[in-house]
Amino acid sequence: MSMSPLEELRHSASHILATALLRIFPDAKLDIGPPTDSGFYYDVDLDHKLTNDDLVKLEAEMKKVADENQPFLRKEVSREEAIEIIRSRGQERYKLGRLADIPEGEKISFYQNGEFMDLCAGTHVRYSSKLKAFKLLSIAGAYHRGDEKNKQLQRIYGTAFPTKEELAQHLDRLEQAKARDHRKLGKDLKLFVIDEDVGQGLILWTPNGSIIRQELQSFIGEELRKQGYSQVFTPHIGKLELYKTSGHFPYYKESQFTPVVENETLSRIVREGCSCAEMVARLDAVSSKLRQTVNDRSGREIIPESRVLDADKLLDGFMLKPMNCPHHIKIFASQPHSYRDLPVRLAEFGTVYRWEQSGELNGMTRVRGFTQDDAHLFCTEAQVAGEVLGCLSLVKVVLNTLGMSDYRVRVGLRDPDSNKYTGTAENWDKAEAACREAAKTLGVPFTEEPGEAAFYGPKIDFVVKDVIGREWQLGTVQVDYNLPVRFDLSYTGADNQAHRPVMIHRAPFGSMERFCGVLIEHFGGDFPVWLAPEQVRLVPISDKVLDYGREVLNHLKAAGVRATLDEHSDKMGAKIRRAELEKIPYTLVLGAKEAESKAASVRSRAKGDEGAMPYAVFTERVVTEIRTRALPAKAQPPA
RNA sequence: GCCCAGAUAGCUCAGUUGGCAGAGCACGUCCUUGGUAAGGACGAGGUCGCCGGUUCAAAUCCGGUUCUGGGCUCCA
Repeated sequence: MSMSPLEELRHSASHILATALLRIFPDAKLDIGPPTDSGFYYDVDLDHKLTNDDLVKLEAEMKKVADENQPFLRKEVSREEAIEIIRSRGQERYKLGRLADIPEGEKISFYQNGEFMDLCAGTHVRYSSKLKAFKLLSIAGAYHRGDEKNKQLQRIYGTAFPTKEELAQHLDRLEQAKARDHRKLGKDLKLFVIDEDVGQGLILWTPNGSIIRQELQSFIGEELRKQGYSQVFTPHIGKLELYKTSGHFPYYKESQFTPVVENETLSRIVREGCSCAEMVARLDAVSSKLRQTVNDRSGREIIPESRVLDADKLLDGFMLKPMNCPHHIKIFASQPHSYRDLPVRLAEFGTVYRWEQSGELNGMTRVRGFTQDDAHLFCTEAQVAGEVLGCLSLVKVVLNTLGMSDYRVRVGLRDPDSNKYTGTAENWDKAEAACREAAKTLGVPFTEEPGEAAFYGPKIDFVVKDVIGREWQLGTVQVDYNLPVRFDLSYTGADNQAHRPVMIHRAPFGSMERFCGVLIEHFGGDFPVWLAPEQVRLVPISDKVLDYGREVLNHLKAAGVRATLDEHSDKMGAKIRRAELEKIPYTLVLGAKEAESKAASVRSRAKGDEGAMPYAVFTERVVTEIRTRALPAKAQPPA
């Protein structure tokens, strides 16, 4: 096993952490301690609950271990000897299992530094004194082997660098990242709020944030018109049976809001003495007719006999929609279609609701209610490749317009060992091939990842990282041979026969919430002028030029520019400072000189003081910048 | 959902061994009318997340709960 020098250093740091840990807590049971992208961790089973004070103590002890200048010694042993070493050190609880993971025939090695010895493939630095710059960062819970059925261990995170300077830089970067965090900027710039009385994971878009969202929606709307989409609107709820037909319920039941059962039915079954368990079973069940229909169409036993209940026992309710597709499918199915009509492209900013686990919620990037810039394309099989390409180019237009180039593309394929997918193997192969081919045309590197497909088809995802390195899926294009079958969709072909259309699901932003969250961090709050909630701030130097200020304000407003006049009685410097903190792209300073010549002194976010120009000229410039959706100029480095 | 840590004014935060609730910024009024990142004075603003317990007395101690943060698990 080869490691980069940095990984080697961090891996050694985790051994030194374990050494220190066992000195302070001799009864700790160790699991594993690998390096990570930005540091290292060690998982440990310990009755004592580690606190931040313990981190300080551990760090001090690690320093001692490093100063002892212990050599790291490799020792290769037989499996029997390995078991003996682990036993003699009282570490059999996890280490024997880790030993068992090593395939027969592969070398088994331990590394020893000082009194500590750990089962480890290596490699390591030669002496513990190499460890000069490290810091323990946090304590977290982590399930043994990442399985929530296993015991939760305590994970100690830390980081290490070759030099103190690099460590300091890293910690400084973490600090700077915090300043760009969309949750902080969202509060500072008044873009959105989450109110605990409304509910966790439910975004309230404030006026400023709503402007950004509205601009993004108009932008995408323009592109959709160019590409021949039709706009539709559908409600936020739909009957449970709809999702039983689509297969979303009860398959994804645990990540959906509980169905809404209307009052009279609820009172009736309560009077009948229906238990909760029975009610759940009755909600989950299907009629024999639905079962037969779905199974017949799929040509497979998708719904088992055991889910069938007598019609009078069935309960229907309404679901908050977890996806928009069934609604769009019903619009498509409401009319007969000829091959000449295809592709039909139905687009909607559709709001969906998913019951995400509470611990997973995160600002705007992981929420329980969100609006997808969704569309469903119904096309012939021959059109699939071309339509997928069209969707991908749309995603690229979006990302290019916003200057987002730091993303990766993931082609999500089915996991051959799982049975969670619906549809035939043949269709899956075709869909996966189409996605793979389309991805190749993108001109950016992509990875194929088995197990990342949706349950109804493969997909191409655009994944970006947030300021602290967490990955988020934004734009997505998904090919679906399955739902057209489930809903028995058809069109009439040139041969006058009924044919099955193929569906493509796509969302260039993904969701407005997540996209805006990532966008806030991407721009660090310094939005391009077309997105900025306030585009121009007018700063009159004194009350004497307020009337002139109003004249300029009206001119800008008439040109469609979002501008305000700062009428506070503060000094000009204070007004400028306020505008800077609010990250407004342009500030116009207006004094007696400007009033005389119908001018404005322009101060831009990027360049600072640009001097005076006629306000009509400035207005023209801003309007052009807005219309062309120009990206912000890079701020000039301090002279 | 699980582990750990938090929650005090609109924001950022201080608050000692349990003893009258604090600062800066923001906000309001007044003075000031100015030339590119903070002019001054005064004022208003709080059920210390919520519920319960211990106590003569709780922001402070204990239990529960809600929400937030960092992870883990999950993410159609």
